[in-house]
Amino acid sequence: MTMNNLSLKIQVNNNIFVKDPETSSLGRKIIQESIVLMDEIGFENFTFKKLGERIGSNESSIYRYFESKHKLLVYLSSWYWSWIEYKMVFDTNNIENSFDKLLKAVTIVTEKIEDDTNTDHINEAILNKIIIAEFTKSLHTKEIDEENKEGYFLIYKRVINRLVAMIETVNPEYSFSRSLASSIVEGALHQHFLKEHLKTITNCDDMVSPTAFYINLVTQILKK
Amino acid sequence: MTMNNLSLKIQVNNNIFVKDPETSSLGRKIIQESIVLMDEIGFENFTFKKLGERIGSNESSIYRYFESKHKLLVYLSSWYWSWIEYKMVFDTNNIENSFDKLLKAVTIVTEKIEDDTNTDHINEAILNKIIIAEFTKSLHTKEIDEENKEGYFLIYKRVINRLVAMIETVNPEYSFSRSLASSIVEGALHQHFLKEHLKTITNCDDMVSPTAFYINLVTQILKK
DNA sequence: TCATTAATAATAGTAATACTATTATATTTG
DNA sequence: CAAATATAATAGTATTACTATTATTAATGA
Repeated sequence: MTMNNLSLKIQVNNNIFVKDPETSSLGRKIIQESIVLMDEIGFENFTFKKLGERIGSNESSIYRYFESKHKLLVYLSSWYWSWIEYKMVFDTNNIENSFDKLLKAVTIVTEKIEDDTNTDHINEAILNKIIIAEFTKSLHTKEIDEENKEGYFLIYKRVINRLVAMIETVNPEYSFSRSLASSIVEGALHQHFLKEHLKTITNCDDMVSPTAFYINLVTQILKK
Repeated sequence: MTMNNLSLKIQVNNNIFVKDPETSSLGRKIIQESIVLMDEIGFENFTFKKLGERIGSNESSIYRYFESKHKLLVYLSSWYWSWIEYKMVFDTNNIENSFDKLLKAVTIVTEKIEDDTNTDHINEAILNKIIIAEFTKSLHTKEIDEENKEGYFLIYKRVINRLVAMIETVNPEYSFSRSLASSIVEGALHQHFLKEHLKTITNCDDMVSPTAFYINLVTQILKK
């Protein structure tokens, strides 16, 4: 199975978009360039007008795909976590030892991402930078409870629940598997952020990765 | 020393505001009501116009205190972390055992906050809710590096560095004291958020507090 | 292949946002 | 009580985050 089948694996909730961007070349261009532009200027300064100019298309055409830039961010995040989930399942599949399996999964959710050349229009390395900088904003809105009910964050929660299951296999007595899993996923993004911007309050740098911190943490927490 | 001297202790960086809100009754009303309004409608929907209406004052008058709502959020955050720092120093001061001291400090940065009746115009319980919901947005902007240079986040970093010092006293061999401290402070806010909005990916609820999770974690990580 | 349908682009318009500037009116202080 | 300072009122601007309408282009299927 090649990674090109990934697009089949990546199922983003239908009500996040007005029209599925994967079904047209304009749609794919919107995704591709929104990642580049949002990385360049940040979520706050990003507008559909600027994106339209960038891709030689009209603002109004972009609105036929996404209701708002918030929903675009939710879409990009879902795509990202779906891709992570796929990697996690695929790369841990043949690991027998449950502890090694967990360490591999922790590595996948905490490591810096390189571009996956198997997906043509999406640059995962840049998408990873967006997730580090902006993902938290997709959750921290007044609409979270309705959007959560609509299933906007299902894939993110599924990634965390896969980690939870692995933690529980390794140590069924540990009482905080859910909090541990969610704090690893969120915390790794935060450590990557600090490493770039607030270097004095993290040990992570070019030599020490957030992965090293979390591998050490998980190992100590779950040993019996 | 009564807690009323707290206002002397709480030193927010001068260039966060245009005019110090503590120096006038309008300024104090801006702070007091911005906390209530931001909690009610969220940072995105919050405007100086709405705040002006709420306090029976004019939009333009608020601009004489703060350049933007972003700077107001930075101010409120600094005030909060300053208050936390004060509590942390005050409440751990007479604890001799370094491990107990650390546990007390961890408790202070992870627990749910009740209103401190010693500060009249600021409701810390509501401010704590704002920090849980919005603090991350004060950091996640394209301007973070310049603002960090200007000292906007000094107090936050100082709180974390106080934790770092305590961690190092308890276990000087542990290699990730900075990452541990920053992930406790940020992670606790996140667990409080999940407890309210994404309950399935946290163990925290009305019975189990984020504090319990972090006390358990710190205890296991630092034991030799 | 040509007619129909669907997709995209262009244009215009709206209410709200995030401000700045100016002037008028209170309030404080020396 | 005059001068200085703070606040309020008003107006105005560029941008944002959209919606609506119409025109143009491309795709499809009978």
